[in-house]
Amino acid sequence: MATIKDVSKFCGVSVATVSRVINRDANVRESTRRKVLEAIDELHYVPNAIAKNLRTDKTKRILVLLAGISNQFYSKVLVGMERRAEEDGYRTAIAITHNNADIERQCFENLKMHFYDGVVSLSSALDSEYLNDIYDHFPIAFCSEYVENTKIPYIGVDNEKAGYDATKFYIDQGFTKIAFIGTKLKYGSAAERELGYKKALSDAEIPENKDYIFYGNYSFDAGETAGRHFLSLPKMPQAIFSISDAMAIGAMRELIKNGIKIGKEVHICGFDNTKISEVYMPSLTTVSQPRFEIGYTVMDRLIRRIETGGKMETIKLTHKIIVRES
Amino acid sequence: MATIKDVSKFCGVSVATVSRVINRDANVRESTRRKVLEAIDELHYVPNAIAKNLRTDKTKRILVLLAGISNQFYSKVLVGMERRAEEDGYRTAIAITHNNADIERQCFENLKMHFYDGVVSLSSALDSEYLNDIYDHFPIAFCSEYVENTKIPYIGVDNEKAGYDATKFYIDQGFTKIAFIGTKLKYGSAAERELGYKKALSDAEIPENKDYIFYGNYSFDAGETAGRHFLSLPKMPQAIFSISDAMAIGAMRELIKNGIKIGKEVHICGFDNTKISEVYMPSLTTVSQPRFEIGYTVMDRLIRRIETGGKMETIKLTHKIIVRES
DNA sequence: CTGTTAGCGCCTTCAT
DNA sequence: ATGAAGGCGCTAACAG
Repeated sequence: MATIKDVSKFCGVSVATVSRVINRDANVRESTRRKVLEAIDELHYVPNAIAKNLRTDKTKRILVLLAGISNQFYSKVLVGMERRAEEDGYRTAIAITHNNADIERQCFENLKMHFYDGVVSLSSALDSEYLNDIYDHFPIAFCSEYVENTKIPYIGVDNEKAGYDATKFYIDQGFTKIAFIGTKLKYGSAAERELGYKKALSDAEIPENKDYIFYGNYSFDAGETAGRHFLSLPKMPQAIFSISDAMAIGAMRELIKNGIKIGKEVHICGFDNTKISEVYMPSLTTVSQPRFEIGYTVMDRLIRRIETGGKMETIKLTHKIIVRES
Repeated sequence: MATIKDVSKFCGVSVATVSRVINRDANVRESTRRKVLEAIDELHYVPNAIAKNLRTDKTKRILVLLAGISNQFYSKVLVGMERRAEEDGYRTAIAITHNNADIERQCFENLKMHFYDGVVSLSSALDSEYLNDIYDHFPIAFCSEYVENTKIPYIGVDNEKAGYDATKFYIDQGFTKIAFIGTKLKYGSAAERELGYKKALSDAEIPENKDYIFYGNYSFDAGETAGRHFLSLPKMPQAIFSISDAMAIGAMRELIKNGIKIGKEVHICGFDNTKISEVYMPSLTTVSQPRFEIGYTVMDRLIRRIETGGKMETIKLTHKIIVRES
């Protein structure tokens, strides 16, 4: 591997000069600049970024934490992040955490070790104490998921309001038997959506019915189980609000199998507006988040903090309900 | 930020000793080891990985290139890669290339700049000359997709055989009107699957029919267009083999909408065994690749090359057809 | 068992 | 416009 020294020797200038042409410093005579460029080409020289990072203590890299890659939802959020990152010459890398605390911690340790300039997390298996400590010293932000009791800013939708709106959507159609599919987590986006669901019911003076609440793990399979549960009830719900498209579709499939007419006998609303919600038959009504904007915004705030140390704050963007066949 | 020097001063030992305890060198007295550990804790010291990398010229990081995140197929391949990487203390990071040559090139430049020890690409927008040049000097491998005229090893299934088998599967059922949905690319996995399709037909002495071949871009929407195309034909195909589940499902949806009975009047086979192929109604027959094994194997070979400079070779793993309702 | 020292490759004053 | 030299934080001989 050729180094800056090799280049400098090759064309008889100092390493400082080579460094100048690499970094586009104006103070280089055109003729020597050309000479250096030729040498670089000749020797196939590529600057060693690690060395540069060490010297400048900057990597221009942001690590994005994703629980898993199979969640369709992330794709456009990422595009938003990349677009913003690019504007200031940053590059993003993604780490898959599988929602595993150890892996997440390793990623944050990578940040501490100066491997990245900042991290955006869409995954949250870590405790608030650990995270708060990091936040004091490093640029980090949460996106569309967050951890309770944390001062770390979060960019996403107002999940409680989204849950409220989805439920209200069915209440306004005159339904009173409205079911909910969520998770048993006590905090986070799922819990907030549940809060919204309950608030909408209570605002409409509809009593909560334990039988109409089912907890799963976001997956299609959990949705199927939910579907079976609702089928077993003496009175089926008229409408179901699920905090994920996958669970909504799982439930829907189970109901269809049992002869229930979706969109007539039972209405279903999912969450995230994933591709499958659009192409499934019947297509799924769902809550849509402004994915690109979420990604762009979180990256914008993060980069600002990196570059100018600016303060960050939680921002809640607006969702909307996409009404489809279900 | 505390450095190794701070720690060494703090507890009155040399930086070498601190380095030893960090790197678990046995030659440290237990008492001093403990003293150093305490100092590290006290000072919140985290070793600067960049400095270490510069010194050792190793990062223990592998970059994985993905065209996009929304392809369900990648998920398990990644798990396989991670499992193998972990065995030797490597970590993976993912870059989304959007099949954009510029972005891909940047990723390989990152490799040249010593940001990573190696790269595995599942995306292939670059020309063979550029790639061959890199391959001579750096550890890189292709996985489930590849570039023509390249000496870079590839780990995946035998796509031609897979195409052959899927087609033969329908021929064996007595069908002669078998359609194909592919891409217009002249090389790569899609082209090989097409080759297999054609070979199976010719082996069975079934003449090719241009009307039964449709080219799309892997997407659900392209599948819908394909479906419309087949519907417009005087004689509908009896079976359809698509090189992606998404296109298969798009076509299927269009046919169902027009009253065609899938699995009776028309049979459809996709590719990749994605989750949606399993949960769609009707469920989709598809070609399944050994995803975990593909990921594990490619990472295994890559790490071997990194660590011992061993030679790498193309490996073709075996697929299978998952028969479902369609 | 521990300390000293010489770089890894680069950028950045400070001279000239 | 260019060069010399110091140092970023760490590891790895080499001494002792």
